[in-house]
Amino acid sequence: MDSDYTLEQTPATRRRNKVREAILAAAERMFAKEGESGLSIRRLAEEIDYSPSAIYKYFGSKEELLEELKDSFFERLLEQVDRVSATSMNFHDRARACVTTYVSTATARPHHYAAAFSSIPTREELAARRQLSWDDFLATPKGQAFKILVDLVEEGQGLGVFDPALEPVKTAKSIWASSHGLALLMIHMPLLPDVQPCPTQTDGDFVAYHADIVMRGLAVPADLPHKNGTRS
Amino acid sequence: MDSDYTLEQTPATRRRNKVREAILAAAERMFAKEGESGLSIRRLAEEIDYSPSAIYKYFGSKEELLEELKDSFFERLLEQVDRVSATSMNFHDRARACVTTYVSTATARPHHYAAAFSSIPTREELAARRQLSWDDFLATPKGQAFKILVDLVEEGQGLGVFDPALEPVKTAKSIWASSHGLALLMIHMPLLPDVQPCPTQTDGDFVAYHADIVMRGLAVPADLPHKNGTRS
DNA sequence: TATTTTAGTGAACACTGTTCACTTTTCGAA
DNA sequence: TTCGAAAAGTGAACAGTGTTCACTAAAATA
Repeated sequence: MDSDYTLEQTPATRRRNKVREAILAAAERMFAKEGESGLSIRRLAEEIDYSPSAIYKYFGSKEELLEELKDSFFERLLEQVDRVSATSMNFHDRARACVTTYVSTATARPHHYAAAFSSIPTREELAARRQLSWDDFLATPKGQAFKILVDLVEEGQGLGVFDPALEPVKTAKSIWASSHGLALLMIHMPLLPDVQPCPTQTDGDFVAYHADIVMRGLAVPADLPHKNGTRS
Repeated sequence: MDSDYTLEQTPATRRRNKVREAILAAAERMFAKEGESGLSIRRLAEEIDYSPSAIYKYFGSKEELLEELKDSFFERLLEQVDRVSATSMNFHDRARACVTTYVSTATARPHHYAAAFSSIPTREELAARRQLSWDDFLATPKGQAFKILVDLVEEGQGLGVFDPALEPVKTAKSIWASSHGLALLMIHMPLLPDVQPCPTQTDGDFVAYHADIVMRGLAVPADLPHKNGTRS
């Protein structure tokens, strides 16, 4: 019933969507280049030859517009990781690829990724959102990305390559933190890797290096027997 | 020679420093509570009963003032970690404590820590700063914090508890990324740990959990001999 | 065709950081 | 102590921001 309406849109709504997309496209362009501070409603309006107040017929506020940019970016990011996680690679490579894909996609649009994690909730907001359930979280793009990690940990434990003593949810959060941190470190301190004495190294190399260390942290400890294996 | 001058300051400069400190104190208070957006020069001036233009006799710009807030925070952060790294704890506990201290200090002042990593350099800035040498970086607070990690890795390798195949500098960056990521994740998504089905867990517990996984990632691999051991 | 809804505008409001001519205060040397 | 210079502090203004609202023009509907 809804798709009927959206398929045969009236020219009015089609025009409207076109303008809306034009706004988003221009906003995307400006934001990707100059970030949140470089995206001004007035400059944006000038860019698409509209008056500033016209923007408010399509978006309730600048924050709302930004929210849409960030959300659609994070959905693309989730898509990338999801695609990799469904690959037929062997487990180790697949797990590492999830991390490297996440970091690469994040650093490819630094302003987007940083902005997606830029809000610091106040105590009141925190108290209000405390009602959000686990299931509500899993419905969000960030929740889905998180779920991929939880599944990955559980799969690794099932295969006997990850320590069975690890709690999947906590461990997924640990992996996320490590990936998140590398992405933001590369975004905010991009010349940190180049500053070291080995100039031949590229960014991608280090991401793989980091992903490898992260995965090694989840392995079955040396003083524990492997699954079905015996200790020397 | 310098301390002589600072000890017998003329009343003029002492007064000046007092005003300067008052500005910083008010700015610190406002920034800690409401972040960068909540700190306005005009409100700040009103807070200390001065005119907005008076601020500019003490700080060249708002950004310069903010820079001072961030820098002094990061120096405090560095102090904390430095103190812990010089403890007489055994190596494992000390290494973990470095990470947990870093994360706890960071999350204790969320706006400060986030702001300390908020700038995204443009391509031009990046080309300009590329001249900065490794030694220049080590002179900065961030560089010193980084150095602590490099030393820690090398110490662990010397003790035979960290994989000798690891490159200390790259590995230090990996540890930093993991710690950085957890700090920012806790700052920007503070209810992520509580949302999971085990409500008894506190933030501090998870930081330790994460620090443990990070350290495990640096251990000598299971299929490698320990120090002075032989390979099968 | 008449009416109502929608698209779009321009002027205004309340902010912001910043500058600058200007006054007042303070300090050091004659 | 007095005088001139330097420093401290101010108010008004500039350019910019997000946002609102009464208003017009155009399109959709009856």
